[in-house]
Parts: sequence; C-alpha cells; structure tokens
Amino acid sequence: MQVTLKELAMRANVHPSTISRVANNDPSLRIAVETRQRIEELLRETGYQPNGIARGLKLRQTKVLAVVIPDITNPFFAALFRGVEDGASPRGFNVLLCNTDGLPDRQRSHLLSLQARRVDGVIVASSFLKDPSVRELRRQRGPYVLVNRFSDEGEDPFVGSDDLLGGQLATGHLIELGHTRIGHLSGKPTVSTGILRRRGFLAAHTIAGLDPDPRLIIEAGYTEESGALAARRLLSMPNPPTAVFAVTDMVAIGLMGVARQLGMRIPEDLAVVGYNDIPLASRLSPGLTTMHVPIHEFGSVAVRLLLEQLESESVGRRVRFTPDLIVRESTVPGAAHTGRLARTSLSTE
Amino acid sequence: MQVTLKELAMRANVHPSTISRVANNDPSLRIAVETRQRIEELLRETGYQPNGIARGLKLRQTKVLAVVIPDITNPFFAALFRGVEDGASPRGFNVLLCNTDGLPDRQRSHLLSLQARRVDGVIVASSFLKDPSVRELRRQRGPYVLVNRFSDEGEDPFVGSDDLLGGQLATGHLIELGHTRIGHLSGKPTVSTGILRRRGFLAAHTIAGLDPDPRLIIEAGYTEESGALAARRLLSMPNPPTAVFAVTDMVAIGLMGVARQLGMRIPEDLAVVGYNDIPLASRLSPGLTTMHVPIHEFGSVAVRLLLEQLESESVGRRVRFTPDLIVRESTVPGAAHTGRLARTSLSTE
DNA sequence: TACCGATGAACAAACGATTGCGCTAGCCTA
DNA sequence: TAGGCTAGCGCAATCGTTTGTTCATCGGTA
Repeated sequence: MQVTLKELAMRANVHPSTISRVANNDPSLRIAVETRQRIEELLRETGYQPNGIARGLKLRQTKVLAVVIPDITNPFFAALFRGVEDGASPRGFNVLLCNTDGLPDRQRSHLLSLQARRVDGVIVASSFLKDPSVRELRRQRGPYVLVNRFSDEGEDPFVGSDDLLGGQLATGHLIELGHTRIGHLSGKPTVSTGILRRRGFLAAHTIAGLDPDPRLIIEAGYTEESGALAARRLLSMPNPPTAVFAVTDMVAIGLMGVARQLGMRIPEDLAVVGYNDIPLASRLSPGLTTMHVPIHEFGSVAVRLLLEQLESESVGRRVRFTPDLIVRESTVPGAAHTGRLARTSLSTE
Repeated sequence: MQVTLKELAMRANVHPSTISRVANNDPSLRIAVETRQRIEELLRETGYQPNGIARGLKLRQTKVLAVVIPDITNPFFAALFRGVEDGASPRGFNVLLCNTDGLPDRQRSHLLSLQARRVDGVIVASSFLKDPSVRELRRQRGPYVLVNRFSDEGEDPFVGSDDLLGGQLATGHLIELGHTRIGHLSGKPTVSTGILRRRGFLAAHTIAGLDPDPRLIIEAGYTEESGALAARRLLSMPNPPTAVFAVTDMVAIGLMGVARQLGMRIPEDLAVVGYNDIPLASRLSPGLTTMHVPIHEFGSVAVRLLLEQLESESVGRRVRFTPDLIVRESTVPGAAHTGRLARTSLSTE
C-alpha cells in the first residue's frame, strides 16, 4: 500500500492540504520555509507519490491516452504506436493499446470501455467509412483523432496521407516502366484507404490513356494472409498481370510469397508496389518498392492534435502528408541505391 | 460530460445509492420491482456508464494492467502483447503499453508512473539481472510478473522458456549437421536470456566433446542492427565460422542480411539458427531455423498469473516452457516441410 | 492600548461511486 | 392495541486529492 496525504499530515503535524501544496509547489499560498523544508524532507524520505486515481477524480483528467488499431502485430501499427508513445510519454501521458482485429464489435466495446475509464483522448486507426463508433465518438465531445483512415461523414480531426495521390503515383510508376496489364490487390470498399488508393490506381490509367481491366482488381484486405489468398486468384488467371499495386506492404508481402511459390521472378515476371514503407519493406529481398509515409510521425502528430484539443478546447485539425515513391528492386532490378531518402511534405487544413 | 449517479437520482426521485445498487445488481439488498424497472429503464435511456475513476478510487482497483517491454516494433514483443491483451480484455482489463528501448532509466520512470496510476498489475519483459527496478517492484508488493527474462535475485513470478536447454538444442542441431566452427551472436551478460543461451551454446560443445573458440562468441544485443554490426565483425574474421547460433531471431535476421551482402549462401556457406520463432522467421527466404517458444502464450499465461495473485493474494508462480527446435532452410537446404508443428511442453514450479 | 495587515496554516467542500447501517411504514401476531 | 418483523430505501462515511475560504497569530503602527 502507498502512503497517503493524511498519513504524512499526521507525521508532520500539519493538515493534509499543506502537504499537498508543498508537493505540488502550489504558488497560490506561501508556506513558512521551516515547514516547507520539513515537509519536503518527509516527502523525500517516504517517496510519496500522489494517488493518480484520486488525483484524476478531482482534476478530471487521467493523463491516459488510448490507441485503437486492428493489430499491433502488423508493423505499420507498431511503428504508429511508437510515434504515439514517443509523443505522449515526455508529457506525462501513458498510453492504452486496444486491438480490434478489424471487428466493429470489438472496436465498439473497446471504445465504450475507454469512455468509462475517462481517458483524456483516443486515437483511432481502425475506422471504417460511416463508422457508427466514430459517430459515437463525435457525439461524446471528448478529444479524438482519426489516423490513416478517415470516416467520410463529418470532418473529424485526422492525420494521414493523400491516398488518392499515393495510389496514382504508385500505379504511374508501373506505367512508366512500360506495364500495361497492371493488377491491383485492393483494400476494402468500407475503408477510406481502400477506396482512395483504388481510385488513384484508376486515375493513373486514365491519365496515361490506358484502360484498366476490372478483372485485375481483387479485394485483398490488409493482412499478409488475405493478400496471399487474393494473389493466388490474381496470378492464376488466364492472362495474368505483369505488375501489381498492392494496397499495403503487408498485402504486397503476401503477394510476393505466392509469386515465389509459383516460380515467378520479381521484378522480371512480376513487378510489385506496396504502400506505407514499413521497416520490413527495405529488408525484404528483393526490396519492396512502395509509397513512403511517415508512420512514426502519424503517431506523434496525432498526439499533438489531441493535446491541442485538450488545452485549448479547440476543434481538432486535419493533417495530410504527401506520400513519396521509394523505388526498390521489386520493380526495378538493382534499384537498391536509387531509392532517395524519404522527405514527406505536409499539408494542413 | 457523462451523466452521474446523482443526476440520475434526481430524475428518478431516489437516492444515488439506489441507482448504484440497481446498476450493479447488488444482491445484498432488495429493491421493489417497480422501482427497479423504472431505474433500469432510465439507465438504458441515458446509457449510463459508471465513472471508472471514481469506481477505482472506491474499490481500489483500476482494471488496468501494464506491459513493459523494450520495443513494440520488435515482432516478439508485438506477439507477446497480443497474448496479454487477449488474456486481459475478456476479463474487463485494459492494458497500458510502455516501451523502454532497453534503457534502465526509462524503465524506472515508467514503473514509477505505473505505480502512481495504481495499475492492478504489471508485466515486465525488459528486466535485467540484478535489476533495481525489479527490486523496487518486489518491495511494493503489488502484483507483477516477469516474462521471458528473469532477474536472478529472488524468485519472482515468471513466465518464459528454458533458455539453457534452448541454447543447447540449437547448438546441438548445428553440431549434428557436422559443423565444428560455430559462432554465437550472444545477448548481453546483464540479461538472463543472454547468459543462459550462451551457457547452452557452451554446454552443447562440451557434450559433443568439442572445444568452442571463444573468439567466435560476439555480443550482439537484441536488435537487427546490433546483430548486423556484430555479424560484420564475426564474418570478417580470418577463420570465420561455418554456422552461427544467434541469441534471437532478430539478431539472426541482421546476420543473414550481412551474409547476403558478403555474397555468402545460406545454408551452404553459413548455417544460421535463431531463437523465438517469431512469425517473420518462417516467411524469410531461406526460412529461419529457430527455437520455437509460445510467445502469445507467454502473454496470456502472464495475465493468468497476475490475476491469480490479485484474486487469492497468493504469491506468483513460475512457469517455464520447453523450447522446440524448428528446422528450416537456414540450416538444412529444402527443409521447408520438415519443421514439425510446434508443440511446446510446460513445466510449473 | 487598540486596531490593522500580513503571514501561515487549518477547514471543508468538492470529484463520483460503493456499502454497512439505520430508519420508516406497513402488516402480522399476541 | 402494542410490539415486532420485514421490505424498501435513504443516510452518511469513505476512497485520496485539490483548492477557495477562513481563522489565528504576531508585529507594527496610530
């Protein structure tokens, strides 16, 4: 058990409030130097730490943030979380982590629980379009930020990348390389990144005067397994594509595994582009060409937006980064050293 | 803002305590059916959720656990965390995640913060031998469990694998393959896994009547980068080893990257064994031979030990799993399908 | 001597929930 | 009709802090 203000007060023969003021360096009230020193000594001796629960109840803030993601096992979300913690920790916040596995029900129950816990803010990176739990979030008027994926109704505070442009750049790269039959392992139509990157994929074709083959677009979800599954369908078609844009790096990795199993060489038989530039992408062999986005920064910026809301009661802003193409060997043989260092540009609304 | 008991009490014309009893289904007191129904209706209408902070203060439990690890970006810890959350979530606990980056100072400050927050229990997977913050943990007498790494003084509640045996099996495998110059990229001497796996490495030599070359043992830490660094030193020696046992899969991955850069073929020029069997290990090419340990289970078992302590005031137990060798292509060409499905055995003290 | 202004610290009311205990009213029994 | 039992609910303390207000004391001044 921990020592409390009351106990210290008894030992120092003063009122608990006096101890509290010394411990918090309360500027509103002078304390006699002698008393102050006596109490400070006592605090040091006992290693007193105020009970955060009681403090939270009184001050109405818990100094806890929460991150809601599909799965921490996915390197994208691990990096994102690090960004959040690195932003939150120095400011005295701890961070709760909630995995939803992409299940709306689990997301809902997590958000309910977070609400009951009165966390100071929540960062959601697992939202859907028209997401009822996001709607719930808006209603509560507690600080929140959507990351990576947005929910199309309403202008929620947001940090992410320009997915439309990203999809377009990724596909444009393949077109520039001379590919004309390009496949797309897409995200879900219920998720903003899925919709937009797909739209970018189509836009790149239009710009180049190409006619995309709709049969080459296959919904793949966001995991390596689901990517592999979709890849098997795509690559076993009668007239398979010579290049594929995958909605995320993890899906691209699933695809590359299947291609390897089928004896296809990358990039000679199949060029592959991913999205996100997770750390793993550069360590793969061949290295994965992908759209770089500042994942870690997503997290730290999300925290900043959250704290802005906390401090100024303001409504959250929207920050969108411009993704950057990183060319590696999965599209260009021996490209290892041509991938320039990522420099992501930023746009705030 | 959330609705409180007091407000509901006014609206229902009863005392707050009555609302509380209905909300909690308090068995100790009868409520008139009519009243109960009226209140239940009100609860439903307003979606009342008790303030977790106030509740925590009164009941002296927060329903929050904490996990302290070096870095969630490391797949081992990501899997471990999932184990924890999957064990904790169904029981109504949320989980705080703290990354230390292996820095004792950050560990200390995190643990202090967790103590102030009065979390119900903490899971530490980043402890050192003779760790002052573990000593602190013991002193506080709050529930805690050490995972994967233990601290040699005292018999702390623990979940992990038999690292001595693991190191021995891994090295024994290389010896059986005919290797005689075997290198070891070791962990740190300040970490139990480092010490024990190294000892296992030596024991396997002794058993086989081999004399290990001490120059082939290089301290590599636990990250891919530090592994690569140490690997460069090891492989550039005048008489390099033909096989290496790396203290973790991440270190092995760093090693394999360097080997590739040096134009060495795996396993023909260099056989590699890792430890932990992180998901990544099987997806690598060549697949990584490694010691399988049930990472996810580490987490869920740790939660169980924690809750046992919470419920029965008992002192925590120690659970040690027996690691299993998984043979893949990094030691045996074309071994892809010989790696048997892991079946880990358990020993409880 | 009486009053006044600082100074230093105690008082007490929150924050929102939980829970043992006590009170009231109604009914039954003697 | 008085006493007792019980069902149903209110009372109030408590968890540990924070903070506006009040109170006592003391030195100095008129």
